Amino acid sequence: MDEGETQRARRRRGGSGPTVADVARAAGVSPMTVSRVINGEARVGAETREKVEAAIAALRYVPNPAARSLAGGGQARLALLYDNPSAAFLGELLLGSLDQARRSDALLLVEPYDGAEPVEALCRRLAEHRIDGVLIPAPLCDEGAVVAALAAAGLPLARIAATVPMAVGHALGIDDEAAAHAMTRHLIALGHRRIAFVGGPERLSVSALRLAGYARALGEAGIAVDPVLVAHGDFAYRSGLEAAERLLAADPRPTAIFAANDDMAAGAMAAAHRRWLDVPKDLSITGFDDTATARSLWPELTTVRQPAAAMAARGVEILCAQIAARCTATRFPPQSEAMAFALVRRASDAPPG
Amino acid sequence: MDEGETQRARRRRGGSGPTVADVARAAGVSPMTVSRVINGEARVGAETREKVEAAIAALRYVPNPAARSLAGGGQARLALLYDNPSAAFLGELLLGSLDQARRSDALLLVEPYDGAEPVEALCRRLAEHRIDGVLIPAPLCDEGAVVAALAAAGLPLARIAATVPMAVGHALGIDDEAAAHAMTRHLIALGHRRIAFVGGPERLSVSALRLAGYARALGEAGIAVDPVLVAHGDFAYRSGLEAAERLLAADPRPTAIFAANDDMAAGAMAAAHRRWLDVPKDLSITGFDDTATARSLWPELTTVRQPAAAMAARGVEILCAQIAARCTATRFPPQSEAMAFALVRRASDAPPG
DNA sequence: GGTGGTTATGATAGCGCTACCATAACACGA
DNA sequence: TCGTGTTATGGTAGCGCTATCATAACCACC
Repeated sequence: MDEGETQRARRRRGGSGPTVADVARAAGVSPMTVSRVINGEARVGAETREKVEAAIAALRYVPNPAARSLAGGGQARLALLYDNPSAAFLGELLLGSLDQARRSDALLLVEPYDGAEPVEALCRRLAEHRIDGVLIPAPLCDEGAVVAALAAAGLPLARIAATVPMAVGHALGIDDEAAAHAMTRHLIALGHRRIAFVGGPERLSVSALRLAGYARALGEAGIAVDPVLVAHGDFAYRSGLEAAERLLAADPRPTAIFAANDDMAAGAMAAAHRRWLDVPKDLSITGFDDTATARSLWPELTTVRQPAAAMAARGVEILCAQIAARCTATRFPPQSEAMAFALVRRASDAPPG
Repeated sequence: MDEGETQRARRRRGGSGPTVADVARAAGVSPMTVSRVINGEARVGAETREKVEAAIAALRYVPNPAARSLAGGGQARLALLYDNPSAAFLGELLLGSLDQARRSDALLLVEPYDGAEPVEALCRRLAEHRIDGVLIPAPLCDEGAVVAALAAAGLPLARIAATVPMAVGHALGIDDEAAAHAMTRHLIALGHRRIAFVGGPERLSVSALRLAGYARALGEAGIAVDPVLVAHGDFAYRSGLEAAERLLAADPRPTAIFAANDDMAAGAMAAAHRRWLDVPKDLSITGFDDTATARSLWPELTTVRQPAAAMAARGVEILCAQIAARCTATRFPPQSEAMAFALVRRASDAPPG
């Protein structure tokens, strides 16, 4: 009877597999108990839990996320805002956040936001989609006006790859100063003493941080920062090329160039090639960010990698927690979390010739 | 009474907004009618439809996708398989498929698949996730064994950016021959006659297609294909550099180099810079693919762009249609769809000398 | 032994939506 | 007048899961 009804119902809408009820029947318990096991709740006897788990495995049961979120009070709806970061960065972000969103049973909407649009319009759009949390990756996350407006709309925020501290939103990022320090130390460990640095625009805080890390490592090794060996670009290939031209004209020539991003490192590489310098034998070049450029260069670029996927995943996790907690009226203070960066060693660095 | 109950229910689980019932009450119709309006079904009187639409707008009602798919028989579950295409390509794919998945009310799971794993394990994984359709982007989609195994498992397939024809799965891609033809024609229109070509590995069908397009355009313009001006690389930066070194040694020198991908074009650019050739004044260089490299070069690279997002979106659309149709036992024949490519003109091309 | 507390499980009632059938209203030809 | 369609709407019953409360079983201690 029971069986018959289930069968009929299933046929009606092409149900896709076993349900809690099926598992419950197989394990000889109630659906509720199955639900508890699935959700890892404590209040289940060890023996019962085993039976249920066996039944789940035997039936290859997979919970239906739609039903789960319907019954469980609805999944969180998160928006991933994007301006126009590199597609690669966005891709990693997407990968990480998608994965965690599935785990946290959240819905991820991807919202383009071109800075030209007034922030109010964006807020309205988000409200219409019933967004209840926002992931803001760099560079958008460092724009005070946008962040402030979103926060004012009462949305929990996760700032991904943020570099400037703010009063609202959870900031996830690497410690740029430490990363630059690590890379410089690496070069020093290789035996370099004359290490040039190509920084970003001076007004940006990232630039300042990366420069500071460079300077600190030098200082720790008892090497004075030589102003002749510090140049500033604008993060574009061409500026890196031009800066490197100047740097390589110095006498004595630097034995290594550390550029504050990969594009400028690529420019530096071109400058080196122009002078028929062998990289890395005559000159080591390292970058920052590990963009696609890094691997498409020759020799492949040693650089610093941001864990974009991990940052996005953590952002989703935090937002979900915050959204869940909001129901119980708990407040989260804005917080900053430094994630582990990685020094990706490839083929563009070596001991000085 | 009715109101009271609704209120209580809503409080229980923190419901997130108006429901069909609310809209129905506001419009003075039944929930069923509201549902019909939402889904654009024909059988609704014009007047009724207007009332309902007004109510929807007034209440800012947004349907709950979870409930919708629960009631509607479950959303399609699609997997986006990825090997290790560039993160940028993956990002675009993700953007396009995510967007369409939302529209089609499908669930998108992103599944890594490193070729080392036996295909059977992959199939098992997909089965466990209840996947009922698969998006396979390049380069995986050209691997016969993988595609065949998936098809044998009864899964509808969309091959994204496919270049080799196959007996199963829907193939979405650009016409590589036509794209190479268009780029070559563009160079010819600029006034170039001595146009060199850096192709990919000869055994790949993409390489052959792109070379064919190049040759055809030349032929149409009454220019003979000079074997001295055709080189083959392996799609890596270094191979482009080396090929260009050889090409630029030719006498008379080519006035343009068309590389079959952006990385090789970047290599060619480096070779040109080594010889202090001004790009594009002394030498035009164009690429193919529009990867991140293209914009990080200097001068920025003129190249051909695949509409990755659009291909992915179309793939999702097709898969959903196919999955829906399968219920009614209709069969789809494998089909091939050529999407529009775009010639992205940037700064690396100009009329000759 | 009764009272109170804790713990493991079950029964019930929805979450918001749509499939399915029932109904009502009106048209048509016989 | 009756069937027999046709069209617009409503009622009912779930989709698969979980919140909530109820229950039963157990422990302890006076």
